[in-house]
Amino acid sequence: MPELPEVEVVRRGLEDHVVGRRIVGVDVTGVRTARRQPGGGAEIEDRLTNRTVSGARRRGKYLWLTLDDDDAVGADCLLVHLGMSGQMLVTDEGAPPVRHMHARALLDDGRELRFVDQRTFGGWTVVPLADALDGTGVLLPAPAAHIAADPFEEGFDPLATARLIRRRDTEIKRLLLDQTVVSGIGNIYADEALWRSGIHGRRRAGALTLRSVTQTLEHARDVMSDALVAGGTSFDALYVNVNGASGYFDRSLDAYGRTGLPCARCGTAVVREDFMNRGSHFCPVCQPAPRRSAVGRRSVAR
DNA sequence: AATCGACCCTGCTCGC
DNA sequence: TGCGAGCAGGGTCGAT
Repeated sequence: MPELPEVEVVRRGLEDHVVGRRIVGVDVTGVRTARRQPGGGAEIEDRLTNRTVSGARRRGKYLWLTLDDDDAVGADCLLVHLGMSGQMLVTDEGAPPVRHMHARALLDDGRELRFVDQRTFGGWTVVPLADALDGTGVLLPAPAAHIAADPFEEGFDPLATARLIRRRDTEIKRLLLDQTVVSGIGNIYADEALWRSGIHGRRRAGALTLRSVTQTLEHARDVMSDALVAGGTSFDALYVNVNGASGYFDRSLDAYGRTGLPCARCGTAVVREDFMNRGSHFCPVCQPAPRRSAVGRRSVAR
């Protein structure tokens, strides 16, 4: 479920409610949640217990908590990826257990940080911090060191990223979703950025102008920024809830999920097409398909 | 080396 | 009402 704006909402919630707290107990029950940890859930429990959360950081869709003021290369952090359905919830002491809860950390103020994840694509790992491979000088959890800067970062350069994209030999949408090219963009905001740009996601990157690719990246940044503004308003003081994402920004979407509905620019029905085991939503008039591209099923009704 | 499809999960909605 | 098909905002991995 979460793309960059949703993850940022979660990060802010953690910053407000978890940073500064000491972890007094940890219980990791989800095997899949801990699948990236060589020692499994037990290792996560060991390495988190009695640590103090010193910061809540994010790059793209990757989220991590720094521990014990050790914000340096080699220091442990708790890397969290929400996957498709992960939630980081902060509950009061004694809150009832919920379905799909796979991990929780008891905090020294009596509250509980919970990881709830229906589809179990998300996970927790305790890993060392490392230098980002892109040379930005940013510290990242080692397994995420290969991730590119996201469009909200100071060091993000739309023009340089566009140049990189144009050198690649594949479809533009694939590259927008490639976290090593630009991070944070998922299926929704890729579709939205392409709609704003008037570009079909299956156009080959090399066939696009530098200007149009640069603008697409700027559109991606803008649409995620709009979503973040909307998401901030629905943020509850106590609960760090990713689910809010579906409720607030839906109304502002121009392409994603609008199969069969009129394009806001020209009125043509938005089309959904299979793409990378998912769906792409686009206006067939504003975003003309590349030639020889009759691959993939189309549907007008949802 | 780069590209691309298959795969990993659970649950909900929709049409028959 | 029951049931299967289709769909869901993530990343990783192996084959080519």
